[in-house]
Amino acid sequence: MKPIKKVLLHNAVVSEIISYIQSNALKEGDKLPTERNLASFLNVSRPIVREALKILEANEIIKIKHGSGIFVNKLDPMFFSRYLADDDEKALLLRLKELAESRLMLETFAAIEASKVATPQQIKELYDHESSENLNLQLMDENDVEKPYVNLEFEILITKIYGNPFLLDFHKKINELWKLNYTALDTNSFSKEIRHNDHIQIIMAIENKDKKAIEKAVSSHITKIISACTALIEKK
Amino acid sequence: MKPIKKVLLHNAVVSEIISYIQSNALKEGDKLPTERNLASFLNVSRPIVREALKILEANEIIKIKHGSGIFVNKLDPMFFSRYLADDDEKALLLRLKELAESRLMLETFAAIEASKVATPQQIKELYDHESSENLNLQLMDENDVEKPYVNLEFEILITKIYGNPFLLDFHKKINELWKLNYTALDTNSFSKEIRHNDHIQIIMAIENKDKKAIEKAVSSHITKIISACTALIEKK
DNA sequence: TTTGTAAAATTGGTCATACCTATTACCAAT
DNA sequence: ATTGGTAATAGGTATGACCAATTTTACAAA
Repeated sequence: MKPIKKVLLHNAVVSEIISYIQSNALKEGDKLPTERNLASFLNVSRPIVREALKILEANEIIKIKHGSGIFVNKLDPMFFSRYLADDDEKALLLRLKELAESRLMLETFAAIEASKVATPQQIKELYDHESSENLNLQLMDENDVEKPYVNLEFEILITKIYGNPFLLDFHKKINELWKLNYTALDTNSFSKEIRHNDHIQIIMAIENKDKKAIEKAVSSHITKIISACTALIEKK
Repeated sequence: MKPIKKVLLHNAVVSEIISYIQSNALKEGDKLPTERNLASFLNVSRPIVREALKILEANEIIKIKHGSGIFVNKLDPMFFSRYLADDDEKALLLRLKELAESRLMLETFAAIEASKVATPQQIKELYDHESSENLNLQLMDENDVEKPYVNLEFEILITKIYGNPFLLDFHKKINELWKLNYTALDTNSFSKEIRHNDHIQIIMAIENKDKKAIEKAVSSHITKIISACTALIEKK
């Protein structure tokens, strides 16, 4: 037996409206059907449509104007990319490489800035997180072996220490896309030991406030990933 | 006469729930009152509460579980500071500073990567664009003098040479926000001559594929802006 | 007493309808 | 042509009923 998919209606409506915008190529300022019409078209109640619209508005996809109508905002390509599931494999790999380069840029910068402001307590938290993560991995290894492991908590922690909310959002966006596209790579190319060691190197460099060492450590960590992507792309 | 403030109920409810979380110091996993109770406490209808909850869920502040309840997510305190700092001037300047740091990171990285792949033709286009821009500015000076000048075409050109579509989108996003928030700064602190000269320095560094020089040139250009923001913030 | 299971209470999900309020457009009066 | 009011449109809010998932309770069996 397979698990029964349970789709909440307001989420379904969100998807429907997004594909409506895409398939009709609506641009900034274009108007959507009225709440009542949407409810009628989609065969759901108006409160459900309104909940979906609130979600879309919170994601800055639309702008609701009382008495006037529902309007499409300037589209954020990064948001929509989440819904592009029809890419071929090569395109996915290219995208993953772009993301890896973005990670290289962001994580290097964040680590350097974090090293300038990090308190001893925060450094300790990085070490703690890494060792507990490593322990969990050791245990996981024995049970479910082939589960692809994607955990970007460590990198996020560093960006949080840096403390730029705008870039933290950006980092989360990258990670979200990363996890989605990661399945394109057959397997994690690196052992958990290498990964753990890389992280320790990065923490030490941050602790020493050594810009060169940070650049080297982050670069070494991510370059492996970029190379893996490149190699896979070449083979296609 | 001042415009009459019109607060939509669901937005008011969002604020109320956020301050409820804060004042009760709720942590990850803590439970909120039921929809019906929230509606009763706040004296609004249940659909309104649900709309507010959808907004909060879209912002990853809460997690709604059917049949179980409404739970507080693991939340970074940064969201709240951003959410509550609506439109006072100091918040704007902080935001601008965050953006400036983002620009520093991105434009440095893009310029370095661009220098690795740029063709002589592309370098020439950079020079051409800059000199024609400079010419336009000379002419503009005579007519509308005090129009705040915000043009980020030059920076975008470099990112285009780099060629990472994902980061190009990100760059456009930054510029868009930059233009929106720039009005918080009373005036452009730098003469057009300084700006032009900065750009020439950057192009030359790219032409020479000199990483150090690129870092220095971009940093010098943007550091002026960051300092200006910081200075203005201190004065508040 | 302990434990397994089924009923009941709790809680979020959805619907239908009625009415309020802001915008816009149109038309009449000046 | 401008002004000002009015009606049509479209989003905002309220109520109450019922559905569905989850948790709790109660009770019977071991």
